[in-house]
Amino acid sequence: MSTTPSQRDLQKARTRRALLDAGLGLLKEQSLSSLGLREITRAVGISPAAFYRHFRDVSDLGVALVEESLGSLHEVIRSGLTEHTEDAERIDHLVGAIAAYVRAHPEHIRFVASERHGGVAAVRTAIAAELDRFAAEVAGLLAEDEVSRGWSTEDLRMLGETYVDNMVMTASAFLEAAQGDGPASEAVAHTARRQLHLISLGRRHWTTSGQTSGA
Amino acid sequence: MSTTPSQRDLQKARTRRALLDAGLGLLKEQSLSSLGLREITRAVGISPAAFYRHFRDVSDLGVALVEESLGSLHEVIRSGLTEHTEDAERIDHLVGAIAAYVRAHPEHIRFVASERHGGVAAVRTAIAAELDRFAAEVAGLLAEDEVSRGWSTEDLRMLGETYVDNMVMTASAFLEAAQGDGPASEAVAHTARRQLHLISLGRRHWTTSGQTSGA
DNA sequence: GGGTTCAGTAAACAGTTGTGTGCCGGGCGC
DNA sequence: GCGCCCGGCACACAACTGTTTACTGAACCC
Repeated sequence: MSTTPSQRDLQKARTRRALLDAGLGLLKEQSLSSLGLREITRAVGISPAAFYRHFRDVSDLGVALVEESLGSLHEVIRSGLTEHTEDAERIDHLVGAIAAYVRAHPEHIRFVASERHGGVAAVRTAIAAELDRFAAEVAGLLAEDEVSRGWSTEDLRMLGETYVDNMVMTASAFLEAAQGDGPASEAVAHTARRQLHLISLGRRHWTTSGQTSGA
Repeated sequence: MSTTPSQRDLQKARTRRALLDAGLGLLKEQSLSSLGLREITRAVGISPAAFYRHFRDVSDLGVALVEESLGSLHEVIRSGLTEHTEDAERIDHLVGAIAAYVRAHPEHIRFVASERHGGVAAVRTAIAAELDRFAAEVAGLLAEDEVSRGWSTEDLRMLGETYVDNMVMTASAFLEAAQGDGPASEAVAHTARRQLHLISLGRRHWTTSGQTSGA
């Protein structure tokens, strides 16, 4: 199947990585729509024209960063939700996992948080699609709990979105804590746990019939 | 007290408005950190140098936009929470109020959503401060419900933050709906109502003693 | 070993940017 | 009515931007 990595492809992949890393690094202090192509190549140490060998655009590089940033998170969440079934344990584990992920990949999280509603349409779309997948995945996992018996897929979907939104906000709050703004890391974790607990309580008392009036 | 508006101050205020409006308009398609000073003055029809008579920076203009965007929202929320006390009614009213606000001031909402985690530190800080005030305000209003009897101020605060986060997400979802991306407006409203109901249910069954382990 | 492929180069292109200077001219206070 | 105030202007500055062009040279395939 997969033939030799071919030393030339290897070098290409290496500078591609360098471009991605440099871009991500520069995004600590600005947003994607103001990130310059020359700025990136300068940081890497290659000529501006060489950029086009790897990406068509800066926003193209941005889209590539989305996958990279969110890809490895799926497994984290999956394990966070399946390893425990008891509420309190599960919440502790999940919040801890998010904190660990933020600590391990702060720039990726910052990138997603900034560009989720940022100025580059293609990137916004890519992030929205990825978060949608997360919501569906979470909904699927939560559907297996006994508590979810009889829930409509629509309600499960709503629950998944609530979880995902909450997780993104929490991750972003951890980030701010890590860099000194806002409340400290433990305070963020404390709040996040209580918020998840609140949702979890609501879930347990959810009645499956329609609760609110129609559109 | 307030002396005459002094026709000259009046003209100054008028071009200041024009600058703010032009800036806000241009932010539909990009983010603040890439918004150029010349771009703004060009849209208004004045010379670049004239910009400095009103703002020191583009980010200075951004900070001014924050107040403007979020200032008028306080009253909306206050009335949305106080006019009804019954859960379902209150939720309907609140979601409706958010939808109306987004329809009335779409650019302002887009601005806040983009720049909340955007690249300009001063603006980020200003938005965070304003949203903090919202959370405190919501917490204060919810404290008056019978359901909140015995809640610690810390828990109330957490509840307020949950509400505010949810409202921001909802507003942003309405915005995407209005411009064709994502689900339609009624679907957003439907999801938002169910999410608020979920939180409301959790609130009703919240037990005042510590639920989760320490930090 | 010879020809081809291709990541990276250097240079030039026409625009753009933020900021500083000096100056005008109409509303203002006296 | 005179003189100051001050919002706005024109112009110049150096620095920067994205993109194209023709090129080099090393790894590649046969």
